Amino acid sequence: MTGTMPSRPHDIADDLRRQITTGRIQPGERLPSETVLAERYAVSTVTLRRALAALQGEGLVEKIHGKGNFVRRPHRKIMYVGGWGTLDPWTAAEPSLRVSVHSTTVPAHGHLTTLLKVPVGSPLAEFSCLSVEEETPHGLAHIYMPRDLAPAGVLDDNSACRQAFARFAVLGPPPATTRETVCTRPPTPDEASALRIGSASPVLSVTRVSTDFTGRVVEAALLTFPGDRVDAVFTIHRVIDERQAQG
Amino acid sequence: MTGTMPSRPHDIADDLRRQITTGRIQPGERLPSETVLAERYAVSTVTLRRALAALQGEGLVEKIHGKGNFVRRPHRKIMYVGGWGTLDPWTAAEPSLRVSVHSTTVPAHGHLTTLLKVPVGSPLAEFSCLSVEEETPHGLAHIYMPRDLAPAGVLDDNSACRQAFARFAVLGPPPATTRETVCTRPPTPDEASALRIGSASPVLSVTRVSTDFTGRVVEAALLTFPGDRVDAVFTIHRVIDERQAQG
DNA sequence: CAGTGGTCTAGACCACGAA
DNA sequence: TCGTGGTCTAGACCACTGT
Repeated sequence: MTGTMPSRPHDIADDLRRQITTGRIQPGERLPSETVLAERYAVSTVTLRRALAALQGEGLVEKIHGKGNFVRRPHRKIMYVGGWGTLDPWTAAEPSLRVSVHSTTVPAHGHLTTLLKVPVGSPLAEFSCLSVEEETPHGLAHIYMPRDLAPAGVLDDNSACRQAFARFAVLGPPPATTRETVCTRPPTPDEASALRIGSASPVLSVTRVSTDFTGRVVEAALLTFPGDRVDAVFTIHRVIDERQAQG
Repeated sequence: MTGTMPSRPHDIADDLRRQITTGRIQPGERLPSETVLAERYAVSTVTLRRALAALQGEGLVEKIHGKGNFVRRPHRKIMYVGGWGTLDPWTAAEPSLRVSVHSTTVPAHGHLTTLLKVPVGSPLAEFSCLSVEEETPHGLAHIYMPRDLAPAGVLDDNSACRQAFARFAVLGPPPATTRETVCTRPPTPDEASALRIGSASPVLSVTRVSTDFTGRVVEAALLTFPGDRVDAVFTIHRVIDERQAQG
């Protein structure tokens, strides 16, 4: 033991953080196993795991069950653009992202009946999307719409069609109103593992509900992003005309 | 042991959460010590502490070292409504909130010059607002506008005038575009102390920039909310007219 | 199957708060 | 001083991944 010998999680995290930020350990590289690291730092696995959890919270480390801990590529922030009316506007604006889509039909239940204003059990088309940028997950989407509004072909297993759909599709006639509610909260366990973030790292959650001119809800989208990877931007343009000038 | 016997942290948290939300344990009340609870649930203290940490993350439990774990008073979420064009739309919608405003003049520097598109050192009117709901801080705002656009009287020490301004003022002519950027991040030390939250609880940060029809930035607002206390909602209404129907 | 991370236990010790 | 929460250890066992 020639160098320093940190003992608490904070010190261990500091040591590993330095090795990562100085390039001593390269992005994408796998860290030694937790057992080995615990021995090296002369701590228990629990203590070492606390250090790794801290680094994961900072977005420096990505944990993959059964494979190892990996140094994450530093990422720039990506914009979620509100009001686009596409399934996942963030993807349309970022061609480097890849999206995998899985579609099924589910009966409406619980919160969904409220969001879509449909009775319990009515059939909904569900699209589960995971967008990935250079191997690291970037966004998670669960999109629901009344089954009869889902475009034909999208529900088939034509992946190319679904890809195009997920990126650019506008849902029939443009929605009359789009309401987007943004909050921050801890991820669910499923979200944490899908996005490979810690359960303490907050996510940015966007609930988007689109309504047509008759007041019918045509789409509800539940979008989840790692808080440190996306900003959401909403723009309102006021039109110049007589009515507004007088009102 | 007549009832259920949860074993994992999640189940224990569920059980305690139920007891809290049903009023079985009252707000302000102290929970049994961690040792006692660990025995009661037949788990180790580490496991029990994970359950309590989860409840703390939900804002249901407050831990005080050396004293115990206490049930916290839950607070409802308040909406931030995007695109209103007032100084603090969340307040306009919530009459129970009180706002304190402090106004000064500062020279533009750093990030502000970029946001407002003004040269370094040009005079800006700054409004620092803290909104409070029933003794607990609810939102923090730093609002900047070019000095010559600030309404007369607002910069004086007329607090009633500032109150009205902060709640309802529309800044001269309505802005042509309002762009709001939302992100989540840990609070700065100042924010954490002003909002009385932990440095680990993320905040919802809204940066609102309003531009008039000439392209001049008329206002930049930096808004900060405790993540567990506010949602932000943005609505877009599409106008029916020939141009949109054809496009 | 072997190797990895994920979870849990029992017990030790330290740090804080109130009597 | 005592009871509380805060941290850590050593070891066991489970769950996931790739061979």
